[in-house]
Amino acid sequence: MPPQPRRATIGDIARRAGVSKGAVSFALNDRPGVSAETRQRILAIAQELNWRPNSAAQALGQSRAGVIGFVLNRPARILGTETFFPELLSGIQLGLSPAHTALHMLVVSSLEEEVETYREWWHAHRVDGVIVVDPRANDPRLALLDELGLPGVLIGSHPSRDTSVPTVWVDDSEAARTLFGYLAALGHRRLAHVAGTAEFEHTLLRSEVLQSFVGQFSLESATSTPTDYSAEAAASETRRLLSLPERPTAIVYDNDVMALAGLRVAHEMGIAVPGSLSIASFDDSLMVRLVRPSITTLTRDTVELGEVAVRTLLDALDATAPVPSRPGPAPQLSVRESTAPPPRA
Amino acid sequence: MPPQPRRATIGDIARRAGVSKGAVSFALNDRPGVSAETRQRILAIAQELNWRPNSAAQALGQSRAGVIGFVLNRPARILGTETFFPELLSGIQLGLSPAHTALHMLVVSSLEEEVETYREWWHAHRVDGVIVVDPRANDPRLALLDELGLPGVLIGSHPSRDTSVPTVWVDDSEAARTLFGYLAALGHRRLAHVAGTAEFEHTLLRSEVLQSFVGQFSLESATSTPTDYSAEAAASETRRLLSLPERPTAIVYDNDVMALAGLRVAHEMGIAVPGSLSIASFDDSLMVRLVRPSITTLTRDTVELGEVAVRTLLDALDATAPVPSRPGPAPQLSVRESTAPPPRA
DNA sequence: TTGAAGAACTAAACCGATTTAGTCAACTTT
DNA sequence: AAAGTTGACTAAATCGGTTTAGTTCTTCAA
Repeated sequence: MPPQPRRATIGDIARRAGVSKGAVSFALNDRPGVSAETRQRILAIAQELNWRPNSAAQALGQSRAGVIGFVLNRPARILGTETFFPELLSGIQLGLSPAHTALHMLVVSSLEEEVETYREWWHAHRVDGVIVVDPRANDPRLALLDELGLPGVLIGSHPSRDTSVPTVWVDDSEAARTLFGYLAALGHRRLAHVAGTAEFEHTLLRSEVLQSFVGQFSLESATSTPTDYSAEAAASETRRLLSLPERPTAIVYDNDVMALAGLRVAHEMGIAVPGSLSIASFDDSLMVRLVRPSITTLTRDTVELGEVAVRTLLDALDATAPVPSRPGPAPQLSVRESTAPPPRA
Repeated sequence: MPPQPRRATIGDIARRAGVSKGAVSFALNDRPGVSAETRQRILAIAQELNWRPNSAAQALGQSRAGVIGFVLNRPARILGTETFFPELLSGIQLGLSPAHTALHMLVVSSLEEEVETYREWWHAHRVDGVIVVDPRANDPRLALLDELGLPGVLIGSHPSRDTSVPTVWVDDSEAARTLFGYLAALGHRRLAHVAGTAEFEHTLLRSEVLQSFVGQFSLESATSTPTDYSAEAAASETRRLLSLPERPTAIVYDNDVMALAGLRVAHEMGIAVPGSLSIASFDDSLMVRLVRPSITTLTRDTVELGEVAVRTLLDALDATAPVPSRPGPAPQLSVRESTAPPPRA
């Protein structure tokens, strides 16, 4: 092991420049209190010694940590299968780069762990603020952020209420109305919805919209079935649906993986898509555009969503007054090859 | 904004317990120097005050930061399209969770930025170690880690040489031999390889293997074309290949997105897969299993790879002697519906 | 009964930055 | 020319832990 270089400190710079540590701090932070020449001299020495601020020392001194936090409460194994998460992360990073801020992230497996993590991060002054996803009813996390005074942004489905945490929201009801409405307009009267887990707000919202359409469009059937988002669950639910005497003429899936699994089952059962069955997904991805038939989806710019969330958080860090909630990018219906009018009876 | 609670410090605990800060520190860290009763009393008070250590203060005191770093030098926008990255991240998090260590991550857009980031992190004592991906010839990053004495692990294609940085390696030549060899064994004599960017080591290794097979299996044609990993590039290259007078009977793609794009082009041109054309990919993913025909791939457990890398890094942090390189999980050939013997001439 | 050893603790230094209070000289003002 | 102002700087406190060098008290052996 080669000899390790010593980290240069402002003390080293001060000694070399023949000034006090305070003067060095003023010079490096562009604050008044040193002459132009001295400032120049100090900056030159700092450069020469290859000095970088010690963030631990800075954080200890009550100033900004230069880090935002992101806790994800999901089984770590499935991160790779979902499209949402890496895209959101891309957006977060895009928003962070110009601010020269790093991301501190942790995957946990329970709400309690998530709450505990925020508490620890706040105590340790490890992060300046956090991004919170997957809102819940009476969310304990928002109460905690309020209690601690830890800045945060929530990514959710409606502007935040009874919390000072601003939300970047995408109207999931509206999105669901767009997608189900399009299928109803095509003439479909037997719709099925292969949903995700019921604990998430958007799952509920989508199911509610579908039920509200029953009367409005005089649907013959309209069922939402919760699943665990897996391809297997989607496949078996699709087999069940397509084996019904009065099988649905359109199935909508809550994510892209399930839609692909459903498409495969339709083929396996010899049911033509979109001839005999229309398929659509609430999640877009590169994959569902590349398969045959390509799948009609709601295209949401998740990257943009992450970017807006970060910008909102950074604003909140600078602001003295609470920052208002903001709408995120609106989902667009991308009609592709997997949807068509239902077959004539 | 509600009144913010004050962070409890060991000073607060000391005052309540009527002891010194030192005693509290001993008690909380399970070190000798306090009696069992006093320790109990201190722990009780710490719990009551909801105390958590301030990581900034701990890091400042030369001890462990409890964080490892990961810098990704990729366009942030594409993170969401690749399978490799979120899977690796899943594995990293899986390895990190039991150690109660957080991940500090940053996306940059150049090698210089990446190097600078390591330097800053080291200076700031922000991370205890780093995970480095995408090895290059004469990699300046490894030299830097050696120079700084910053612990790191490299994820690469062979055990590390002339650096003390241990590697978790997956033998890419062997993997390429397996995949190209299987196609040759099926009887294919005109192979094409739609590759990624040439700057990555594994791209070169794969092309070399293909060339070495020309003589060994008396191939009629064997071309590797570099691309930018995009679906568009793969589609147009596939169109070109399939328009040749003597078109290849098998095409191998460097990732799953390109394989899917190629499959779509084959269909668009009315070329049956696997009847007239075999298709395979070096990257597996849930998606290529769900499409029709499902695609033959090399299945690499990227999640496991990330986990092994983290464990190696954590070992290196604890160890006094250099930690040896370790092989990662070996890729397995997953034969699916997209490959078959070539059509009879 | 004296001395040594050990346990249980305290006081204070330390890590590297920021920040406040204060010093000193030069310059302005009337 | 005395008073006030400003600029350039220093010394020292501070953040919250860890760690080292003592100090005090108890206990046990010779």
